[in-house]
Amino acid sequence: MLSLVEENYLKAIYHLSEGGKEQVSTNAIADVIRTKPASVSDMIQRLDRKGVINYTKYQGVKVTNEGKEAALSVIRKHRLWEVFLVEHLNFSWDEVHEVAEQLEHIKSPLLIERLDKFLGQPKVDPHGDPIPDAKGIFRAKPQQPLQHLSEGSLAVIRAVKDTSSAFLQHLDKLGAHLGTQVKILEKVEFDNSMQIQLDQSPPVFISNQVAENLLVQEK
Amino acid sequence: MLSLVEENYLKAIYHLSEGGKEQVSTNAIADVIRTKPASVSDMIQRLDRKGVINYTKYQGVKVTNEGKEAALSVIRKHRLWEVFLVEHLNFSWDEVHEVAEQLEHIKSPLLIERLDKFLGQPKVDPHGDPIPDAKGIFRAKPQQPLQHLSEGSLAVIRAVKDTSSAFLQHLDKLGAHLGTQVKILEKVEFDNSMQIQLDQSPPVFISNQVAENLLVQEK
DNA sequence: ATAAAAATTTAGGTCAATCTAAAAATAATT
DNA sequence: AATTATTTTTAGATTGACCTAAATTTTTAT
Repeated sequence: MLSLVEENYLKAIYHLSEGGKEQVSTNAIADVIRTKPASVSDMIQRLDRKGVINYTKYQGVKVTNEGKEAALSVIRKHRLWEVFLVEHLNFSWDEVHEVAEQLEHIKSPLLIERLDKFLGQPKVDPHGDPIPDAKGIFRAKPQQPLQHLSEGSLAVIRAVKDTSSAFLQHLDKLGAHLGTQVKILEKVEFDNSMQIQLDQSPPVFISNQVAENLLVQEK
Repeated sequence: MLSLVEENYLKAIYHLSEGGKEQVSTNAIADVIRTKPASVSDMIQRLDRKGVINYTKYQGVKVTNEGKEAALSVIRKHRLWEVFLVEHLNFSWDEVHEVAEQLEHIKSPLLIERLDKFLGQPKVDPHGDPIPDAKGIFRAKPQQPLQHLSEGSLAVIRAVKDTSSAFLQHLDKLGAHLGTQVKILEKVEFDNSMQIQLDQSPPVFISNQVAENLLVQEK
């Protein structure tokens, strides 16, 4: 049984290792958890003892199968609650994160099973991230940062990488939502910004940062 | 800002003082919280420093106005979540307590405001307990233990005092729910049990304990 | 290949929340 | 009223989750 804090560490480690990297470093963890490397050092030794990660001194950590299962269970809960907040309590996609961070730690298998059913077993959360099923299985849709596409490409927004309020509110202003169609009209070499068209709206410029954080599926 | 544990102590103290008693004793708190009196002694000194209770050594504690507000906010959340679980996630009234004990500590005024609206601003929870509004105001319906009524009385079940699964499941078997009409057919002096009729069902005997925990409104 | 820089770990400390054992205060009983 | 019993508090320890400062290891750069 993991404590709330341990769950947060494990989730962070899992997310850091999602990017393909096998070994996750102490500093990287300290960064996401917003804590000191010394504290992380402490904690990863505890998580190692609990069997959810493998830790070798100075070499970073790797999530075990047991750890992956636990991490996915927390992620599943987080994303299901986000769906609930947006679809039933009228939250906007930039308001859900902090609350879901709390709700994800509620321990009740029955609750999650029932919530899942109530929501109609959704497959993605309001940011387009896939929701693992009860067994931790999920299918990641083929998607890439808008930045990677070339001039003239046509794509559909499927997810966002950054889920900060600032970014999401900016997208709202632009009219960029999940399912919105994007056409790349022009790529500016100078600063990697680009001019795009969202659905039938007039063309707009977006910065490199925005394009990096918009995950799209090419048509 | 109170910690989860502090909230639980405060809630317990508030509930203990609801029964009219001004001063709540260390042992009584230890009993409900299932902790040792020494730990309670520690904690009530902390809660006193935080201003939510007034503590005088060896004399017990009393909830302050500020404390009452905080306690009612937790109770409001607990009861709103119970309504949600029963009305939308198909929980039965004997399954909600433990989950609501966790959900009541989620901190998000927006969440509670929206949940309240979603649920249609309910006035009572699945056990008949009144739900305080955002300002902590609630109206307790006039009700008394069934045990207090005399032979021949007619009443309606409005709430339950005990909310343990064991008790609630027993009530389910008897067919006793909120809103069920009760007629007292006979009171047995020997053991304080009684024979009652629930709605149009055949008469049944109930023990003194059951009658003490059924809160009714006389007709 | 060595020195400097960066990352990581250890040592030692703090705070919240608990505990046990012992001391002190209050209440009950003869 | 004095003694006994009960309740409450204090003292001292423990565990989880953090911190700072110092030591160690690894990496990078000269």
